[in-house]
Amino acid sequence: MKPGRITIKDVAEAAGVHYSTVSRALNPRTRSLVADSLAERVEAAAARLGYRPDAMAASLRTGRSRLIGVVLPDVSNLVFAPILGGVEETLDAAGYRALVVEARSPERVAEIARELLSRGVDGLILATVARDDATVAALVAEGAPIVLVNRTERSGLAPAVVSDDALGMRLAVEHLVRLGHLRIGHLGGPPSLSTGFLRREGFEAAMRSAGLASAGVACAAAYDREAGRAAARMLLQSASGLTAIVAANDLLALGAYGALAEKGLRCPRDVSIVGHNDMPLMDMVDPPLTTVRISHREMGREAARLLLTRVEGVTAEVSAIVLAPTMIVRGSTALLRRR
Amino acid sequence: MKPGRITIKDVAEAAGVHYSTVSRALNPRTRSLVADSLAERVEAAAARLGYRPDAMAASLRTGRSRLIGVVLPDVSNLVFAPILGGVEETLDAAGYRALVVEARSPERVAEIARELLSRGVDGLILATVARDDATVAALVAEGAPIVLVNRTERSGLAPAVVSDDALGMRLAVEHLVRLGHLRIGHLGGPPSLSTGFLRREGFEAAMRSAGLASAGVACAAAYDREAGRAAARMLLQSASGLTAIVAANDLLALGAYGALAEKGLRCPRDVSIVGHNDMPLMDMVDPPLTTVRISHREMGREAARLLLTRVEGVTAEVSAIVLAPTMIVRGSTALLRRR
DNA sequence: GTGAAAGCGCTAACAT
DNA sequence: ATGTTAGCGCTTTCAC
Repeated sequence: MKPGRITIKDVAEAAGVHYSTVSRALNPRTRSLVADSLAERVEAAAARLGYRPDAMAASLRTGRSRLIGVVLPDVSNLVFAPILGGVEETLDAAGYRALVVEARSPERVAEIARELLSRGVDGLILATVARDDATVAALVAEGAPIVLVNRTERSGLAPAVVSDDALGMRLAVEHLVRLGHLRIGHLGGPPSLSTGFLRREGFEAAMRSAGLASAGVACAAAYDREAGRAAARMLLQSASGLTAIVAANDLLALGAYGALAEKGLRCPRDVSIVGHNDMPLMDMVDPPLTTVRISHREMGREAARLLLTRVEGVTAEVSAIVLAPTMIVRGSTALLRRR
Repeated sequence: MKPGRITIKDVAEAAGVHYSTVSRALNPRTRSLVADSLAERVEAAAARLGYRPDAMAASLRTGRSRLIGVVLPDVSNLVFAPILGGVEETLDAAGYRALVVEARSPERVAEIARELLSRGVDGLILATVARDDATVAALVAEGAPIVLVNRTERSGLAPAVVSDDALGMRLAVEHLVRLGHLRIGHLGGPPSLSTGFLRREGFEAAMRSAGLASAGVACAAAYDREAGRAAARMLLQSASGLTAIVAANDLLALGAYGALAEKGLRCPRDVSIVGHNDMPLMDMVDPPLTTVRISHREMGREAARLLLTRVEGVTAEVSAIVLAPTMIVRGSTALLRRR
């Protein structure tokens, strides 16, 4: 970078060999081609001069950067932050680095993906896709190695690592049924996202399996407390006699706490609530939230692992990795009181 | 990257000009050097062929990558995630990208920083430094543009963006004094980190200003609930008659909730607690936590802004940016009851 | 086993 | 206003 940069040529001069030999000696993969004694001499010279290889120059030559682009809706989000952690952990162990971008709006994703590719990333992890998302098809068509995480896209063109939403909803519904609840409603997420859509479908399927009719569904416009509160208000209004709510997300469940309070209802005394995700601190809220736990960190790890195998050329025909969630019972659900 | 990559030369051929002209036409900074009509022709050809510039090749040539390395202790941490968000936001607006690394152990930081430099980053943001951290001096000596965030390092060799810890503690102590508390203890963070050290000092200074003697101090080994609980146990044991605790961090405060419960004490009835940071969801825990709010996102923004001015050559002699925290009063603090 | 040379895709003098 | 040319620092043939 700066004028005084030590290059492979400086090392070559110091060691009294040709610079191509330095390259060979310093690269673990080609080191065997060079005499041991020479290799040591080169390494000594490199260390003495404080030589730092220029990864970009190497990438330009080899066409591989060991860089992975990671596009998230929001890095400070309690569900995406752990995903990023898992991704980073796995990439790190494989000698890769993450180029992280917040796609503050969904429309930017395609443009961001292209920019990252233009920056030379070897592959892309997208946590941002909507159920209908043309950018996935476009990227796949361009031959870019890509893996989706947390959210899937309808076409199935790109492999995805997700939680088993249907199972999650079944766990939630069965838990409530076991507590005696019959009038159960669903506080859904945005139907444009696979999680919102599939959890709603999962809820309805689970209710049918239990021989119950859904007491009502209201979908929030976003996965946040405010939208959750608004949707919960509607749900409470429309679904009379409701005794339990299965939310598509913990933040929505927290919003429902607020909506309940507004109506003078108490959780779990009057209405039981089940969340989804088990975000950090869900054991500390009041009441502690019963929820369906997803290991987001593990999801991130799996996504990185999957992408890496593709990047390294293995064309494993995995189209999805579906992780099993577990039920975490806390204080927001209780036995149905006889009225 | 892949064989079929479209380069500047393909565009040149399609537009019937020399490839250096294409470079000029496509680069906003040099576009004025080229005839308008030609520039348009080149742009059309580039668009038609789907040309994507190779940022790495450009970086190799110019010595600037528009990449910034960001090293954090933990990306899924509720305080560092928003910092990263702020950093990313500012970098994005300036056309930069973040290369994000989790330094799972402090010893790795130096090595990681060197690797990032070797990857060609234009600068480094470190959120990981300890109060005594030789790597800062080493990096500064190497001439690497670096900015610290959230935590400072003793020598002051590198500019830092931090919260005003002394002010934060004063706000906390004054709030408790106003509520009538006299026997106030401090639940400190690791003294090896500037936040732990300075908040403790700040607490003691604030108590002196208030004309009060500290009721005791216990430092946690880490910023997490378990360490907070353990330290709070010790504090409760040693400081008799304690009616309020100022914690160095929200997680420690939450740990103290647990320690209090173990002894059959209630917050805020028996002991008031003040946290620090105002992490997400602190309004939802039980009791809602009174705390000193730091805008971590803003901290991240400022850090990126500061680094960018340095990277772009402005040698502004800013040695620190200190952000003012604010007091957020909730339910974990109450008027001292007369016994 | 080592040296020579080409070239990855681009920018920036330097010519014209 | 445009073309020519020389690299940026590295890897990888190809010779010897």
